[in-house]
Amino acid sequence: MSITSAATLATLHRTGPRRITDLAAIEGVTQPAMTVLVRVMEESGLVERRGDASDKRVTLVWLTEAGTSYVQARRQAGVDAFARLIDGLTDDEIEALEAALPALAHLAELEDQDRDREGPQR
Amino acid sequence: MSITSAATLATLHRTGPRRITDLAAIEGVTQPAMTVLVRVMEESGLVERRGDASDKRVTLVWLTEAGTSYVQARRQAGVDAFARLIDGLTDDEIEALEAALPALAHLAELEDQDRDREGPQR
DNA sequence: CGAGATGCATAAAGAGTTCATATAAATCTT
DNA sequence: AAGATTTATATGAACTCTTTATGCATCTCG
Repeated sequence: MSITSAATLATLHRTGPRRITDLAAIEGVTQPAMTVLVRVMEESGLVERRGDASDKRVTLVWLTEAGTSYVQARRQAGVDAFARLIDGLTDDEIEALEAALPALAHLAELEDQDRDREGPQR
Repeated sequence: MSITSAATLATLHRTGPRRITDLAAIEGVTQPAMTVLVRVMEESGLVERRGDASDKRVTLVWLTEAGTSYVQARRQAGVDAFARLIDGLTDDEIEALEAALPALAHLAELEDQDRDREGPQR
């Protein structure tokens, strides 16, 4: 399972069914790359393709039950691993980290804006 | 320039000349991959190969002037980008982040230990 | 209705990787 | 000290994931 595959599944889980072109743009790969990737994930039973009634050119990609389970399991594993790490900190450290959460969120937001500004050029 | 290349240059800059096998282990790729990568970086003038007097099987990889400049420029660019991000925070947020630095360092250390325990098995 | 734009698929090619294996040099064994 | 084994690197084939170029079907707009 490639990184891009995992990210795409997570996007589908987070935002619902999507067309190929959207997924390619979101994950930062070309459309042909996403087409191939979706085919592989379909063969693995993680997603389904369905046509879009209002535009017959469009392929909508849906997460299957298996795909949903995969995303959830992976997410849970990540949460657990992170929780174990946090558990290794001292109480003071945990408190300091908690106090810094708004700053970290703000940093993430600022970086998103940065990417929006620089991304299209690259 | 691949991610592994950049990481390898940074390692050479941080720890000095290294043999191919060491670099492969540090960067988590196979030895043949590192051999190819070093050849490409040599052709780009970023590193030099030199034999090891005490063991004629060994190829020591040295950072060239150009390689050093590259690493420094890249590092500076990263530092600048991060500084710009930080500059977008409020004073309170910066203070909170500063207070959390020991916790973050501790987290990084714990994760290193995790990788040491799980890495060899995978 | 026709021209151009849009969405997806496919094929070819390139980058970066692993696995299997070869070669040379060092180290161990007896 | 000779032979056997291990170690360091190189090479070749194959695989994965990617991009570019391009084709086809469908939509949109004048």
